[in-house]
Amino acid sequence: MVSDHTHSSENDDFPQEINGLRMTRQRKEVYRCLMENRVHPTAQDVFLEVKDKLPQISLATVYNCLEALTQHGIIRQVHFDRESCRYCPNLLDHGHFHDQATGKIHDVTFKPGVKLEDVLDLPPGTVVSNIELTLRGTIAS
Amino acid sequence: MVSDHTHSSENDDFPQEINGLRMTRQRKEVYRCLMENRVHPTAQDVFLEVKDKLPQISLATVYNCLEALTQHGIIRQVHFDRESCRYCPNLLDHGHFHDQATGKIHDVTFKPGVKLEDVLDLPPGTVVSNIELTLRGTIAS
DNA sequence: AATTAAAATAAGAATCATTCTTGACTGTGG
DNA sequence: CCACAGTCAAGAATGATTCTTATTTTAATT
Repeated sequence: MVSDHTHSSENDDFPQEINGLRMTRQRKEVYRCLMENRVHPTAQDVFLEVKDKLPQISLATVYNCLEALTQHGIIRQVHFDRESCRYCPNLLDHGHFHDQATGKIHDVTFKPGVKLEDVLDLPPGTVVSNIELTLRGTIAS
Repeated sequence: MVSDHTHSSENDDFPQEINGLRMTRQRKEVYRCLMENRVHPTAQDVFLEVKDKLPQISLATVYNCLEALTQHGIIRQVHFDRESCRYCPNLLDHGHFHDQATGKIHDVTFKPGVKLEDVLDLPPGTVVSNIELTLRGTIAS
């Protein structure tokens, strides 16, 4: 019962535009995938999931969407070594913990009141525009 | 064709073995490159520099050496997004700041007494085996 | 509704860092 | 001397990502 795709009538929870980026069908589905699952998927993961809704979508388009969303500050990339990029819709200051036992990635926040830059020895005048913090390990039961 | 392993006479500041890894000519030169320059070079960078000393060396061998040194805890990889891996012989706890104006990468240490895990909200039982902290920005003059 | 220009897309080719494969070489020990 | 294990050089293969091109969609306008 998935109906016509010509008009925007089908359950449009999304605005037409976010941060100046026009939200096309493809971009909406890609963004929805990130928001609903929160599993830090790779482009490939997103591609496979979004294909259920948009069977003709191409991997390149998924990359384009992810890039566009990233450029407009709607999502962020997450990197673990040189593995495939992962994507995260959580825009708050946080890092990522990769549980090597389960393979899952968890958001890691700072303790209240802590600003990462406050605990670092940065040369005077340093202006930090971007921080990426990644941890690996396990969680003892 | 690859010449002497046999005569250890040429300025051998290096032990024959580090952390159980036999230090061949190639591995010595790769390691020396990292230790002497401290510029966080990529494999390609190392390759170009080491070729002066060992004209026969191949890029694959440089990768092999860097991998072997990394596996034996002698050096560490440094990642910026999905750019080429960089390598760092500084084994102390530290992060890396990429100055976007100069392109240079600087080691960043924590303020005295600060342990990164102390400022993070980690689930109980979390055992962190590896941390990577990367910053980007500029240094105002 | 038709027209048009700009933006977005699909498909597949190209790129580039890295890894893999293969055959040759080195050093060691029997 | 001979076989073995480790290392190496060279180039092929891989895989994530980007690029290219032609097509389609969109928004604005008539």
